[in-house]
Amino acid sequence: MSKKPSIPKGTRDFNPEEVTRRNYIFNVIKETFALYGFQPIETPSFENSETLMGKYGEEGDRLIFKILNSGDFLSKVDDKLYSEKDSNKITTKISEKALRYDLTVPFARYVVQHQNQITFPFKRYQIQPVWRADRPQKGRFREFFQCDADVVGSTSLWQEVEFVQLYDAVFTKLGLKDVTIKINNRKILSGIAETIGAEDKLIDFTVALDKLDKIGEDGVKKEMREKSISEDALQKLQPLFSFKGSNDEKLNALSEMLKTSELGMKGVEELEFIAKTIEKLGLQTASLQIDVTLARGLNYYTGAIFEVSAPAEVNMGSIGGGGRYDDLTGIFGMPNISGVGISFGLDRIYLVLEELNLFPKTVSENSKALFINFGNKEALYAMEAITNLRNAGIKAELYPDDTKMGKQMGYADKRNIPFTVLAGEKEMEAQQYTLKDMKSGAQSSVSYSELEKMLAQ
RNA sequence: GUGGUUGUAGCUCAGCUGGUUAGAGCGCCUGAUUGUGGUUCAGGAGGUCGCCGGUUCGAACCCGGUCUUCCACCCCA
Repeated sequence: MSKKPSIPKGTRDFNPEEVTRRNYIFNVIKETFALYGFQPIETPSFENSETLMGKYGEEGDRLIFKILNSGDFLSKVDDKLYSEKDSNKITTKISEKALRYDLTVPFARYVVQHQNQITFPFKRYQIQPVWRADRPQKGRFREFFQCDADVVGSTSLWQEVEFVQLYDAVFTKLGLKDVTIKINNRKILSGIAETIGAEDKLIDFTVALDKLDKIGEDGVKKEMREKSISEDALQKLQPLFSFKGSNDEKLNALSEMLKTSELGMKGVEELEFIAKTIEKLGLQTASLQIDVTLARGLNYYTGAIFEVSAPAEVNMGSIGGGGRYDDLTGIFGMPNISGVGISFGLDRIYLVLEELNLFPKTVSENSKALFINFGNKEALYAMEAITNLRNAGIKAELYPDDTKMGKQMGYADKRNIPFTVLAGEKEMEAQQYTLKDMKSGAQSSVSYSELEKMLAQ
C-alpha cells in the first residue's frame, strides 16, 4: 500500500477515454484557430530563468518551477551566501532554467529571437502544457494545458473583433451555449484611476475592483481602504458599483465619467468600436458584455481585456481570457510591437463539458472485432483475415494467447469490442468464419468477403 | 505562502467513549460451463488502517510531525 507509486500533487494521468475527449476539444480549437488564419508553433518546456523571472510579478516568480542545475551545483555557492539562507539569492546560483509558466512570454521571446524570419502581422497559435507551483484546487492544477492564439505586429482593433468571433465559434462548436465574453479596456481602468486621483495605485485599485462579483461592494471598498485609497476617490467611484444596462448605456455612462481623461476616452472609443462592430456582425451563441470591473491580474495588458465565463450554473470561473499588450516584446528589447491574444483553459472547459454532459458520443477508437485464439495453426488463419481487414481500414485484433474461450470472450466484453470472430478447425476446413455479435449474442458463419462487409458497417 | 479538510482491500465506503482474530458492496481469481462473454450459483485470494514518532497495559481510533486529497484565501487558466 505505502509502496504504491504515485504522481506529484496537482498532476494527472489521463485514461484512454479522457485522452479521446481532450483531443476532441483540442481539435475543435485547432480547427478554429486555423480557420481564422493562425499557424502553430511550439516552444521548449523549459526556458532560461531570466526569460521568465520578473515577468509575472512577485507572485508569479514564486509560482515558477525552477530546475536545479546539473552537476555539483552547491560548489558555486560560497559559504557566506549559504549561511545567509536567502532562498531567492541562492536560487539564482543553483538554478538557471525554469519550466514554462505560460505561453505568452515564451511567444514574446520567440518573436524577438526570430524577428528576421517572421512576417508581420504574425498570427500564431500554440497548445502546450505549462507548469505552476501553485496549490491545487477546483479546476487548478500544477500541470495544465493552455491553448493560445496571438497576433503581433498590428494595432488594428479588427483583431479584437475577430477574437470575439473566434471565442464564439469555438464554444458554439463545443455545444457550450450561453458563455459570456466579458470585455473591458485597461485604458478605461487607468482613466478611472486618473479621474479619482489614484493613478499611482492602479494595480491595487484594479485587483480590488476585479473582486466585485465575489466580495461585493462593501468588500471592494474595504480592500481599497486597506490599500489607502482615499474616501474622496471612493466617492467618485460610486457610479461603478451600480453599473448596469446594455453595452450602449454603459458606454454612455463611461464617456460621462471619463470625459476629463484623454486616456480613458481612448479606451471608451476602442471598446465602442469593438462592441458596435460585434453587434453588427452578430454572434452565434455567446454574448459580449462590457464589464468595467474586469481587471485580470496580468500587468502587461494595455488595451482590451477579455475573459470568458462558463454558464452560471456550473460555477467554474473563467474558461478563457486574453487581451492586448502594446509592449510585450519590449521586455526583450524589441519595442513598439503591439500584440493581442486569447487563451482557452482546456482543463476547465473539459470539466464544464463533463458537468453539462456535452461530450458527443465520440466515434469509438476501439477495435471492431476480436479474433479468438485457438492455437498457433488457427491463429495464423485468423491473422490472415486480420491483415486483410486492417488493409481495408477495419480495426481488428487477435487475442494474443490461446487461453480458455471464456476468458477471451470476457476480454472482448470488458473492452466493449462489438464483434468476436471464431475461427477454429471447423471454420478452417470450410474456409469460413463464425462472426458473433456481442450485443445480441447472434452468430453466423460467413466467408471472408462477407466478414469484411459486415465489419465495415 | 495562509487556513481548513481527507487518507481503512483493486474501487466506493462502514468501523461506537481506545479493548482480543478490522468489515460490507462492487471488482478480481477458481469452479458449475473442456467452442462462447454480459445473468445466476458455490468457493477463494487480497489490508503491518498514508508514513514516522509519542501517550497507553493496549492505538485504525488520542497527540505531534510529514506526505497526500479536496476546499477557501492570495493569485490565476
